[in-house]
Order: sequence, then structure tokens, then C-alpha cells
Amino acid sequence: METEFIPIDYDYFDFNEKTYLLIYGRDSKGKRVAIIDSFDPYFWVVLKPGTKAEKIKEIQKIIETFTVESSSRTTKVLGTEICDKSYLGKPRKAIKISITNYKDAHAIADKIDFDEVEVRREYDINLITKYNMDKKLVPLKWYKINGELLNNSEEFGGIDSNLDVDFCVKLESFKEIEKQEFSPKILAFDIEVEQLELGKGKILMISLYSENFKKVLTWKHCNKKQDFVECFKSEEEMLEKFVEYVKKISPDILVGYFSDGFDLPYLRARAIKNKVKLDLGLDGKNPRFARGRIPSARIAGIVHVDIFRFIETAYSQYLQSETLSLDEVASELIGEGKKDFDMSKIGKMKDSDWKEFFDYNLQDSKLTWKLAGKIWPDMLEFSRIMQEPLFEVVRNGMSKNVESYIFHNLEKFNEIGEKRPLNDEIEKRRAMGKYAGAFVLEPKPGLYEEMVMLDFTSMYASVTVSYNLSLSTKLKKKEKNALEVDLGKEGKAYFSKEKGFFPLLLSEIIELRKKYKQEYKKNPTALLKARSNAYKLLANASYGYQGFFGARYYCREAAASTAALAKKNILEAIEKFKKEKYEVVYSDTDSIAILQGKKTKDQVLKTLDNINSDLPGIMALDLEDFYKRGLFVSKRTTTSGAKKKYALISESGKVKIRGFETVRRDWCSLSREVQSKVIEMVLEDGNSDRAFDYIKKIIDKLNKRQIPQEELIIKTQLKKPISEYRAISPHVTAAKKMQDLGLPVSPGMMIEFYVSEIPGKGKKLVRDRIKLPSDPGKYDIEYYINHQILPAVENIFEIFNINLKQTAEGKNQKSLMEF
DNA sequence: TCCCTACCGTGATG
DNA sequence: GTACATCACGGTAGGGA
Repeated sequence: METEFIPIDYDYFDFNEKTYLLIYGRDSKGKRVAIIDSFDPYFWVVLKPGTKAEKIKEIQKIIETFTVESSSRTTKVLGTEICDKSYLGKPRKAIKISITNYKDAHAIADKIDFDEVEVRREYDINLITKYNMDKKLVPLKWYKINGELLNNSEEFGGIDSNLDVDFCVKLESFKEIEKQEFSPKILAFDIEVEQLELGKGKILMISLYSENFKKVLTWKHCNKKQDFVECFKSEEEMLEKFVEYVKKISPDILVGYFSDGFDLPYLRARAIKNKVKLDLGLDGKNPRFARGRIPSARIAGIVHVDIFRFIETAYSQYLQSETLSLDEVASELIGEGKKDFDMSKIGKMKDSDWKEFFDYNLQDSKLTWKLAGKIWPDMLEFSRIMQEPLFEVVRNGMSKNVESYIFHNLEKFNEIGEKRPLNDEIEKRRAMGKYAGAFVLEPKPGLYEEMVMLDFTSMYASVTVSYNLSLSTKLKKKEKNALEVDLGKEGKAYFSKEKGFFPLLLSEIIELRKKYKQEYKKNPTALLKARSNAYKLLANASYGYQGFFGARYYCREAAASTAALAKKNILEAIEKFKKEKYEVVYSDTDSIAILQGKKTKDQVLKTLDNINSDLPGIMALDLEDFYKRGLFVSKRTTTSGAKKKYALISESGKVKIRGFETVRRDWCSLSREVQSKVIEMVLEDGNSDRAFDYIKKIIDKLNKRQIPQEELIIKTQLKKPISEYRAISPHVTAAKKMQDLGLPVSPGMMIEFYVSEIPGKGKKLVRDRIKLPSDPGKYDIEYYINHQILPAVENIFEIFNINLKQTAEGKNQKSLMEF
């Protein structure tokens, strides 16, 4: 039979000691399809150069006799093949060894121990990745497939009849087709529980949300006032119905918010307790949990997406949100937040409270569902571009994504994949310590007029490409025509001029990013935006990848050289501007701020062109924008200029603030707002008069206690368990207080507190004066003036020779008047 | 007990 | 456990006077 097919979820099974791929997806009519494909896993033995053909044949013969016995199977070598391959850019003879069961690839590889063997490779790649490296049945792309319709086939022990799909096909051939669009059926869910500790309390309710479907299932307090509420006699019955609904809706994607870490493990725990089968998988099995920092819950045939995890790795850098709570993220991305509900009421709930609780629960699923819809193009493109199943890409970090991209493109270079570093290797890499990074120019504090900001486009990626920096191009020693990079204290590094596959792939990524960015401009679809964005993220992460201790293609010299050459180029560009009589005010990593001075914009652009014509390879310095004014301040304690802290106002009056307390979430909202207003006024006016009047008023208000306490709450994230802190800072003390009150405290939480006035002695430390927002008390006026307001604005006024501290203490009038 | 500084910890920039 | 280095700053820890 022939049909159109889109692969969504990948699994595998063993039958008669052989491994088969089981791929779930849809056809173009929306029917659920499972396809079964056979695949002989293989790995490589790379031979030392100069190994004689006869010797290779001898080795080949011996390898073909190898078997590995385990309790459940015997794995055999199916066959071997001698190939001309490339390993780290060098041509090599290699033996391809196909085996019956991939789980024993490592064991078989271990047995291959001849003197002629240089390395053994690709035995440590998971089956599905390996399958797709080879067969290219890429996730979430459309194919026309041909195969045999299975109907209780004995060939696979009748596995097809156990699958909850419309039909099952034994794959014979497939071909990619043009079709792009795919709208998966998404079902969102969320649970509410008695006690947060995993499985300890009962699940009070479960909400489900999909297109034209909204339900809250509960066994608690059943009045039928809300039509979406469905009531059951017990938690057990509720769980059974949950399973039934998921099966009935039959989603492609089951989505939750932090559901890997909370909802699904909790559901599992309660299902076990209630002896309910949580057989959500299309194979009739329970979710499978993989260990990790956060466990991953996998459901066969249905992609469980914990959207929090995807947002954390791929999306958060584009968000303004200060935390990644569902409320904040949803508010920003879909303009709708969570409903209010006071969790402390659980246990003593009234009728109306339950009603509210059901609304709250449903809203969470609704938000999650909407978020999933909004972010779907990004997830889709990630999966297609990295060529890894959706389940993986939404959980993988960027280093893993870079690696996936590399592995699925190795074939183009006839390359054999590098191995994953073992623990002792990782230890060695970590012990190497840091290498020198970016250059940051110390600015002279001041308010500048007419500034120009310039930046290098994708600087580190363009350096890597232009100088050909990678593991496979690294040379052990100086060679003729080689690039020599001066790493300062660390000595020198050498790289070949012959293009390596890593820089080539990276240049391709940069090209594709450019291409889709342009296409998006002409045709602004969410899909094109997501695609161009995915390539941008890949390009940005590639530098970090080479310096990451866990990377297969780790190359410290390449990463260090990238940083060093970036530094060299930006310093040269700065010199060129200086030579043309521009004052260079600031520079950080890939950006340069200059004063336009008496030059015209055209003259600036001409200098820019000149600089560009001398830049190597694909490196380019771009005009970012012209700015009316720019503000740079000194560091708090010294007179030297503060790096990574500045504010600009564009010609259209838009203010851009970097690094100031205003953009830091661990300052109280009053200081942040006051500082941001002061910066804005100074940038707009070009003097400090208005800002000075404003700050006087604020200090006056604070002195009169007219500022509400909520504007003085300080929020700091608790990053590890309380017991692990060596320094007991205010936020740790606040967390302890919360714990003492029986409130849930866990790493990752934002801890809120304020500094109170506590009369008496022996309260010198700030931590001895902190209170939780709910604690009654008076805020400490002196503390807030001297530790939150003045530090935020003092050095702004200093630029105008105003000593704010003296002013605040009333010792002096406006110092400006003295001039 | 006071004062100074190194270090811890968080959260920014790019 | 899961890309890199650089930087500012508040606050505490802890030694010396």
C-alpha cells in the first residue's frame, strides 16, 4: 500500500533477537499510523593508515565471528564492509560492522582489539539517531511511503494488533514530499494536589484542555454549577476517567507545564497507590521515566511535551519575563495570565472556593494549551532542523542540539562520528580551567552626545568560520601555511587552512539563517520566523559547544582561539576608528560605541566600509544605530568606569538600558523604577535638573513612610537547598523563615522579603532585620535610602557633580548651585 | 568590638 | 550535569588590631 505519512514519535522493539523501529505518525487524512522498519545497527572500526589490505581482510574475518551473549539474547555480527571514510577530516580505511542488536554495540566494539585499529566509533549513539543518520526519515516532515499493511502479522509476533492505531505498515520505501504544514492535535493537562511532595497527598483535580474540549475532573466537592466540571466518587475513578479521556481525544502531543517534574510523576505515584492502570501509550503501556536532573516522562506514540523545559532552553533569552512561571510567560506570550487562587485555603474550603479552584485549574491547562500552540512552529522547526524526535529536542540543551545537527550532517563529509567523552576525560577537561574571553573597554563615566553603536554580526560564529577553528582542523604543531593563534599565557594554537567540516557546517548554518531571515521579511509567517530563529540559536551556541566539556567535538584551543581572534579583530577595529579621529567610548565583546563628533553619518559609514574591507572571511562589522545620547557611570566604590552598565536614547527617543539595577530582578521595585526614571530624564534632558527634583521627592516620600511596603520587597532566587549555603545571606534567612512557617521552599524559588526596623542593639546584620512580606512590621527607612535608592542613582548624579548623599542628609543644598 | 578585605552569591552583558 | 567568559554589587565571614 501507499500513503502519505508524517513521523511524530519514534520507538523500537526486539523480535527474535533483532531490533525494529516502530514509528508513530499520521497520514494526510489524520489517521493514526504506525510503521515498522527493520534496521541493522552498525558501528565503525577505523584502521591505522598504512594497514595492508590482506591484514584488513584477516581482521574482517575474525570480527565476523564475534558474538555477545546476554541473558535475553545473542547478538551477532551480521556482516562487515571495508569503506573509504573520513575521520576528523583525515581519510581512513574503516570497517563497517553491522550487528543484530544495537544494545550490544558497545560490547562487540570492546572485543575488537587489534594493533591495526586506530579507534572504534559510533557504537555510543542511540538507535533512533543512528537510524535517522542513515535512513533520513526525519521527524515531522511529510513522506510518501510504500509498504505492506500488517494485520495481526505473525512476522512481529502480532505486535501490530496491540497498537492503538488505525493501521500499521511494514515499511518498504519512502520519499520526502513537498508538503510543509502540519497541525498536531494538542491536549494540555494540569493537576492540583493536596500536598506538593510527590505522591504524598491525593490529586484533587485534573484539568484537560484541547480544541473544543475543556474539563476538570474531580472527586472533591461536587456541585454541578460549572458545566466543565465532572465529578467522581473517588480519586481512583477520576484517574480512570483521565486515562479514558486521553485515549478518546488521542492527541499527538500531551502538553504540561513542568509536567516532567511534577504532574506526570505525581499521576504515576497516585495511579500505583490506587491500582489504576496509567496505560496512556499507544502500545498500551505506562509512561516510561528516564532519570536526569528532571526525569523525562515518555508515552509511546504520544509526544509528552513539558513546555517549560523547551522555553527554558530555547525561548527564555527572548523573553522579558523575570521568572519562567506559567503566569509570567503566558502573560508575555499570549497576553493572558493565571487566575488568582490562595493555595493556603486548601483544607478549609467553602463552596465558592471550590468553584474558584476549578476555574483556576482549568485556566492553567488553557494557558498551557495556548502556549503550546504559540510555540509549536519553534518546536516543529527544531525537530526538523536537528532531525531529532520532538520528544528529544524539547528537552535537549543547546549543546545537544548543536551535536544533533552535526551528526545528522556528517554524511555530507563522509565523516565518522566522534565518541562521547568518558568520565575521566570530562574530569580532565574540567580541570583545565578557564581560558581568556572577551574584551571589554572601560568607559569614562559621562553623558555623551551623538553616539554610534556598531557590532560584529554573529561574531564568534563568523570568527570560527573565517579562521577555520575546530577539532578536526587543529594541528599538533606549527606547519607550513598553518594559522598560528597567540593564546597569551596558554601558548600558541595552530590550525589548518584546509576547510574542516565543523566550520563548513557553521557557515552553512549562518547562510541558512540569512536566507530564512530574508524570506521571512518577504513572507512573515510564524514558521519562517521559527526556522530563521532556530538557525540563529544554532550559530550562537556553536562557540560554546566547542568549549563545553561534555561535547564530542570539544576543542578548547578552538574555543580559546575564537575568543582570542575576536578580541584581536575588535581591538583592531577600535584602533582604526581612533586613527580616523573618532572617540571610542565603549566596547564589549562584539560591539563598539563611538562618538559621531563633527563627522557626518556618511563619513561614519565610509569608515565602517573601510574597516569591513579589511576583515577576514565572512566577518562583518554592522551599524547598529545612531543614538542621541548615552550614559555611562562609575563603579560604586571607585571612580573608574563601570563596564556592562550603560543607557542609550535613540533619535526617536527610545531608551535602552543595560546592566543597571533597573534591569536586575534582585532590587526592590522602587529602586528599579526610580533609577529607570532618573536615567530617562537625564537622557531626554541632557542635564540632571528634572531628575534631581524627582529624586528629592522620592526620598521625601520615603522619609514620610508614604511608599507602600510592596514596592520595597526584595526578591532573590534560592539556587540550592538551604543547608548547602556557606554564607547565610538575607534571602537564605528569609527562606528559613518560610520553612519554619511550613511553607514550601525549594531550589529555584524566588524568595521575597523586606528589611524592617528592629529597635535594639545586636541587629547589625541585614539578615537579622529581614521579614517576610506577610510579616507585620515597619520597613527601615534608613536602609532603603542608603542601600536601595542612593546606590542606584548616586553615580548618575555624580556625573553632574552632585553629591546626592550629602543632599539626602540635608547637609548641603544643591551642589550644582555652587558652580 | 571595630575595621578591612576576601569571598560568596546572584544576576546581569555579550 | 548538559554552551562560553566577564563584570558589578551587596552582604557575610573571618582575621587583625
